[in-house]
Amino acid sequence: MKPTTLKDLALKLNISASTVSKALKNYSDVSQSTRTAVLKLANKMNYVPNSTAVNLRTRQTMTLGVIVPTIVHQFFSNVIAGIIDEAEKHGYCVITVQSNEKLELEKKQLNLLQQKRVDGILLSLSNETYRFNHIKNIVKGRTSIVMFDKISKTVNCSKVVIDDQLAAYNAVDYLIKKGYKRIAHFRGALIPQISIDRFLGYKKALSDNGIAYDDSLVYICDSNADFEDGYKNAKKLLNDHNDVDAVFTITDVVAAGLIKYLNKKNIKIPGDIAVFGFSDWFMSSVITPTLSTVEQPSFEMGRKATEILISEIENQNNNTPFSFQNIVLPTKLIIRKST
Amino acid sequence: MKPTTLKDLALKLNISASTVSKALKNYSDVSQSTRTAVLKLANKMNYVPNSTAVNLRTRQTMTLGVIVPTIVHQFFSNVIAGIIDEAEKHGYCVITVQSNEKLELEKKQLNLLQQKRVDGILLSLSNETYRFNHIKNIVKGRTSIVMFDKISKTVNCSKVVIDDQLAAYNAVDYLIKKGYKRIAHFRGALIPQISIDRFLGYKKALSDNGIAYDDSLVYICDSNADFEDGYKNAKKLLNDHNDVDAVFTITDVVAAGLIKYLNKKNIKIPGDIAVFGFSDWFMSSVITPTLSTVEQPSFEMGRKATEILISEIENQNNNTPFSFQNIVLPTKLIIRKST
DNA sequence: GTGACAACCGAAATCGTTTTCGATTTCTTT
DNA sequence: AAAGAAATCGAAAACGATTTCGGTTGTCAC
Repeated sequence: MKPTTLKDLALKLNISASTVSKALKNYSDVSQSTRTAVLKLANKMNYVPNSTAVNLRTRQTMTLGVIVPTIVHQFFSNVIAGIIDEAEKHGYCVITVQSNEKLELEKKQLNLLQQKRVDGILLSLSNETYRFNHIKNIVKGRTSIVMFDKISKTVNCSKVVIDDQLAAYNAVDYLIKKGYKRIAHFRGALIPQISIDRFLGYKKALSDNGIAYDDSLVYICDSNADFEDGYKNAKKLLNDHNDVDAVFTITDVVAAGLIKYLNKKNIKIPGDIAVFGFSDWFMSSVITPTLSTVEQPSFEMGRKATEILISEIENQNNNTPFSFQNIVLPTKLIIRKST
Repeated sequence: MKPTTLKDLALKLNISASTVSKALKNYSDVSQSTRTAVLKLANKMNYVPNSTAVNLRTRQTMTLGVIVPTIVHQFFSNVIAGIIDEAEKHGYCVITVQSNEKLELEKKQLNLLQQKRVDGILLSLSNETYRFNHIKNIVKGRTSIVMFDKISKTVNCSKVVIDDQLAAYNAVDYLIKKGYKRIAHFRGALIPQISIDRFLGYKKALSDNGIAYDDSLVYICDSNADFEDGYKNAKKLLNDHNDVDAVFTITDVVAAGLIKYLNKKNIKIPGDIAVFGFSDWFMSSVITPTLSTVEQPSFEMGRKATEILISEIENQNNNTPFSFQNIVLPTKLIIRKST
């Protein structure tokens, strides 16, 4: 039992498929009587237009593709929610794929979305991505791309980000002003811009406050900046140094691992060591001690990126000229018990 | 600059589009020389097959649709990750939409997925869904559906769930065996089966242990079972009763709200009141006190549901008969400091 | 009765593939 | 050399919609 087609309706009504189509789409050149007849039968036979045919004919799919490093992640799942929310408002669907932080998979997924003829792509880079030809090729084609969070400055497209360097600077500056002097940093992987920027913000805050930078205080989260990274680096840190009085981490879940270890070792937070996170994950408000962190507008980031993407798609359809946007969303410090 | 098509390749090579197609798909009736020529040119001209055309022709989209009540939710985002993971292994894409716990939106989304001609649908019901014709209609059509977590027993399709009643029973039974006697329940909304089942498990555990059921101890989380629900019901609970020594909540985030309030009021957990959650959200292992809860295999639930869905799709394509499956995934209690 | 005009409808091309089926050429074999 | 087999190819019909463009009515004015 196959789905009803235009032709099925046309046959039953003894009219042509063209007329049925026009009746359904409110064309002016079909009489009221046949229009109602069509509508009635379409409803009765549960007619659902076949998007694959429409897509082929109209060269539009009304769907957007999203590539994120990983979906099981508070930040990205919030971004995705923002994306889907905004997309639906404009009648677009969303296909979500993940790169698992792998460059090769990112390429493959990009190619897949191209095959699917999505009308636009939202992209946050993998940790491994340090060359961008696969992305530039998409831009050269007809497909709009908007990058968010983990972006590359060298790709010519719209971007939505926060000022990672500034946010990190503010966090570390706050720690210093609070009197902490020996501040470690659990940083992210080496390639991603956000991870570099947060590191640079850390470094600049030190230098602006006359504190010497000591690279033995910087630990890399070489997995995916997860709980284990925080836990393991905490162990190393305590092994290497006994004078550290604060740690600034690349993201909250790393801070959680750190806190877990400190609590286990009965090290007082913030008495012995203060902790400052990043991103304001939900758990940060319920962990003990509650975690000071940087509020990062994840949902809004997804929403805004989608808004821009859709406007670019529609401008392109209308041959309206437009220029790429570079949006920097505001962040703010959330001070809790851990500092 | 439009994307390259088969015809473009054919024209340049002075052969027919059919042959190009066959060359690319390793048909046996094309010579080695033309095959390599085609491959080379396709690569050079960056040929990417147009899925919309392929979909129309083959009557398959190689994409699955997912409907969940909400994406920003630890449980569902994990399920979705499991779905995407398994789907990709079989070459399927995933379109995710949300119902926002609304019946009308659920219907609309189902219709949309039908338009998109997804090959199959994974569905978890909204809180409002108490009639199922919109789903039964899909089943009547050609589209396979697998339901998970929030299911309806009356729809004839495969399902993947946990035994909510048993899991709740075990949790409450554990509390009672630990010596708690006056146990409250923060339950979910009235309609969803999982919420009913967890409530019934709670009730049965009481009765099996000779404890009278008192419906003034049951509080409903009438928003979406979130942090606020837990916080507000905690306030009510302490107002209404002064002899409650334990609370079993529908889900961890509700427990978190409860714990927040109890901590604020300096009520000892578990000394004065013990708390038992459900689902093992990440924060439950870092909240103070750490939260006892029920481990629920979210990722695996998504993975398994997808595995079944895809096998049904493929069986249907081959006209292989198959029967609906009813999978019940195991759960287990995780005992932490809150009990 | 003729011309103009509106109102309504359908034929046909098109979107880019897939796949069947026949046609042509080349190769074996006796 | 003739016949049969094998190797290669292309024409054409789908898939289900959209949209242009022309055709057929019918009405009205003169």
